[in-house]
Amino acid sequence: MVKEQNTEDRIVDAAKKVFINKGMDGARMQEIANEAGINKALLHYYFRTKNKLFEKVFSLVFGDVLHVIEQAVTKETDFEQFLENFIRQYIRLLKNKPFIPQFVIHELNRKPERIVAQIQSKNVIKEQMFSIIERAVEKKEIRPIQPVHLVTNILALCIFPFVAKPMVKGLALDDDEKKYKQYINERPDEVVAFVKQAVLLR
Amino acid sequence: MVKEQNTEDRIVDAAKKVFINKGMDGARMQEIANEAGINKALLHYYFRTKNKLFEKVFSLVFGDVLHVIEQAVTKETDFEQFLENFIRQYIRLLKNKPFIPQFVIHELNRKPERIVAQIQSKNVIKEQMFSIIERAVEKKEIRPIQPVHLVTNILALCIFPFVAKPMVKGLALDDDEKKYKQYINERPDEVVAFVKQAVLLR
DNA sequence: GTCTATAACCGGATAGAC
DNA sequence: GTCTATCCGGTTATAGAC
Repeated sequence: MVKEQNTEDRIVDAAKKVFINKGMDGARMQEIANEAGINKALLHYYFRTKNKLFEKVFSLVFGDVLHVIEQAVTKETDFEQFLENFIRQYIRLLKNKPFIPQFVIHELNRKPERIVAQIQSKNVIKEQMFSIIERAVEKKEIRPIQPVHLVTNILALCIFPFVAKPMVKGLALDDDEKKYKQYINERPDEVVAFVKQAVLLR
Repeated sequence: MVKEQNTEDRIVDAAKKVFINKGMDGARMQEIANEAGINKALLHYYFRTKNKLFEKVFSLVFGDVLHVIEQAVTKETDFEQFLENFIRQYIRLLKNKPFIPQFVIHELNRKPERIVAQIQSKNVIKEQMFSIIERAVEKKEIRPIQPVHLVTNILALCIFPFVAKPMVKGLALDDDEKKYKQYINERPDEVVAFVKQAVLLR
């Protein structure tokens, strides 16, 4: 977005790119330096260790994820509108940054304590989503379902096609990139329809 | 399962354990050797390089995954039975080996070409699943839906709670292991009900 | 086949000049 | 702030005795 960046930002951007694609263990400081157009020593000058640089990147990325979800959540309180908006917005985001979920999931599994350190805005999001669902159940707009399950179902349907891309593409779509693109384009309608059918009372 | 194992099998078992938990990049030959109760040199005697050992492990694990799915698929041809069996069997399996999907997904993303090398039984599974679904659509047992979407929806609903455990537990369940266990126990009924609602024509 | 010892290498981190 | 050169620990891989 920005043209002229200071060194620190260039490093962070480069680090994001490399860490997201290779993970903490697979990433190389040399590669990050190359990506940023500087040399290794300078990385250490700005962020003393690889680990510190990684933590910085992870908290930024995870913060973004939470922020986007929060945005999508706090817009609507009507259930059907919320469902539509959330699913479409979230999948659109994933189309632009398809490697983020795999990165976040992998690094959270590697070090699950991380989640605790990161949970500031968590409760806002959780309470908001849960209350939308609970209200919809009370109003008999949807069948009785526990909020945790509905939320994870929705996230699963949105995220899985991206994290499991090689499997979906290889096992079901003849390893054909065009078919995969097409499939991804169909997902928003498909997921919205699927969830609505599953929970809306008609 | 077996008590007395030869060295090669002990190595492979140890390697599975370590690679599945740490991934290719995070795993250490020393740790595998310790786990197998031998020394590093012997690893190289049996499998010349770390990479060769990893490839062996990956193809075994991925083969198992495909095999289990194949089993679940080829049992029933009636749609509703297939749905029930598949979901319940698959989640039961994941409860026993919760780290497999994250491992497979991560390593496939690291090297997507892998999938091509591994696709022997692929088509049997795919054709079988797809034809069960297509027949159900024709018979008006379920609403019209593309097989790819239904299959990925089902897999997503089964797998996601395991690969995203830290997120589900941390963001939605107060980071409480008991609540997570409880949540996982509810999944089979929840997923079966969700999918049936979503597709069955009543 | 299995071990100990060690070579060879790689990658994160530091020293020090500019 | 940025660079080149270098160190040093850890990890894969090999040599060679048993």
